[in-house]
Amino acid sequence: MNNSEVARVFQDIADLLELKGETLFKIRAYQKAVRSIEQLPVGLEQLRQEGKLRQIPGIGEAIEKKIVELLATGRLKYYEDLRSEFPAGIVSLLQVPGVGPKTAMRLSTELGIGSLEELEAAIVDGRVEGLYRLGEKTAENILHHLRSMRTKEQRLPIGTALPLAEEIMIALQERSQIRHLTPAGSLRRFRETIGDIDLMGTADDAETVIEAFTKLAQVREVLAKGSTKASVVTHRDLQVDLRVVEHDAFGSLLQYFTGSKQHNITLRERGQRQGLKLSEYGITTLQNGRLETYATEEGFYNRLGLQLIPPELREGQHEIERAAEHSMPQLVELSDLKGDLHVHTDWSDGHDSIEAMAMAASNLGYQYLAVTDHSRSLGIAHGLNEERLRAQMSEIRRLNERLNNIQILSGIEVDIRADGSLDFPDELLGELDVVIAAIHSSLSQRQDRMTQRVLRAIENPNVDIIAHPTCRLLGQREPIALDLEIIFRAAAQTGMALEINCMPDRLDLRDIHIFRARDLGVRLALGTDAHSTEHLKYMRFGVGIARRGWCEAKHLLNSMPAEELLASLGQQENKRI
DNA sequence: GCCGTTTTCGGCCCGACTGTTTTCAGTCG
Repeated sequence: MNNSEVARVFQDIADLLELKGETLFKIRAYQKAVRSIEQLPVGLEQLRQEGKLRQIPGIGEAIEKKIVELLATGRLKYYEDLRSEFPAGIVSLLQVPGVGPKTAMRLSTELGIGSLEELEAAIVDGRVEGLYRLGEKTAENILHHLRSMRTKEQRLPIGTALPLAEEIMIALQERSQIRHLTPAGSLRRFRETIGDIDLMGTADDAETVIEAFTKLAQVREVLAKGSTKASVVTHRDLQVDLRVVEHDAFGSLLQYFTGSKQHNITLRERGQRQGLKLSEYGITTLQNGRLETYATEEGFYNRLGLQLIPPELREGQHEIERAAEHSMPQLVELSDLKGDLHVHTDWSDGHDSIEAMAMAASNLGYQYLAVTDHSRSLGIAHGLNEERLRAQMSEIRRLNERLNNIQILSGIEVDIRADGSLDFPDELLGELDVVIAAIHSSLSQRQDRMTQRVLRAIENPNVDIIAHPTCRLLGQREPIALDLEIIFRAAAQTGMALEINCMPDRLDLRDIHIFRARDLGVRLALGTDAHSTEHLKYMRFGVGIARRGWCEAKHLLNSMPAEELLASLGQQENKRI
């Protein structure tokens, strides 16, 4: 059983315990375990073997035992017994916003409802209103949520949500006197997918700001509108919430709405031990009941004896301990990067010329750009054969003589074939500055074969970077079956760099894998995989995800100046010979 | 069920809204 399957079981257990009316604290314990397991950078099985399950936040004796049973047998007696106490399908009712455990139980026991379809029919028939504490309005509300669940898109990739949020923010700034406007929530934490957009700001006259917000061209429907906050739905079916607050309390409010939920809970537990009550309004000293407000998040964290924690790290794992020790990492910033290590040109399936790409990279302030077009196997991408690759290398030499502001590195994105061999002979690869190897075909191989395939590429001294290691496409294609722990250890040993692919629908490696790889000493490389000059801007997505993996500039090849980078790549080659 | 700058037992995050009620349960973020 993998981590997400185990998490799923505990989520079910938490839901069932809610239905059962168990004490809230027991339920929360399971919910906390679920969140922790979902964030884990390593497999539970490995942690079990190392005897480290209890080091996971929220995993104690009882849950550890259950994990061990699940890993060993794929089943859990406690779970099966619990499930048998309830009619099938009742848990599915909890998905509907507005339906909690009490309502779900009532629907099930009194009306025999066990599915969303039956629930809808029962509301339409008028059987739901009239149940204890359930009136007409509640029934209507549930029906509304039930129906919009079907049409509403799932979470949006950050590559779609962030530009949309920025568009709205710019429009709002043009049309109102809002200040300190900033995203909160998962967007600010830079999660790879976003449920809805939270925006926050301050203003002298909140009402006119709210008015302007609800009248923006992007707004399709106004869900709610008050004097300090409003919720709208955009034309892309995305919900956007705006809160306008007093400047004095902006810091604590932003902190509160940035989350994550688990981070805030852990923070408040800590506050409690210090005799402090934390809320979105500020910090209250319990002894005298005095409330202090905070205009900045830094002041808020400092009051708790903590360093400011970057939003990307606020997931309720170990960031608070680190902030208490004053050993927060100095996370990588876009401005630390000196070049892009993965781009395509019109020599293969890119849109723009080498020169156009180089000029665009120079305008971004880069010192170098690695041109890495596809190799011959990838016919669909017009991959280069040996002859055309040599012609491209000559072209790049000519351009480098002419261009002053940027150095173009000759490279290739060479295909890793089904058997792990590469698409070009070693001597040709040896002539290039940067060799990226990647899988593009035979994606359904079994795990051991796939892992051997990538290992073979990792052991090739001519390869510098493995691109998009898991080949996943967010919401479209599952990752290939790869034993990442083996891959990471091999990469750490050989000095092979792994890519953080910055394309918003790839983001591959993903956050928790970046965390693990970096922890094991694997070198990482940011590559936009740009197929046009516009795509070079995707770098910020990779930086955001790298920050979630606790990356500092020193962990990324791109932070090196060109000369150092080339020397370093050469050295690693020697290490593997 | 978890956990410890006070604890190995006795606590456990905080506030807001809604609708159904006559004082608050249920749900959400």
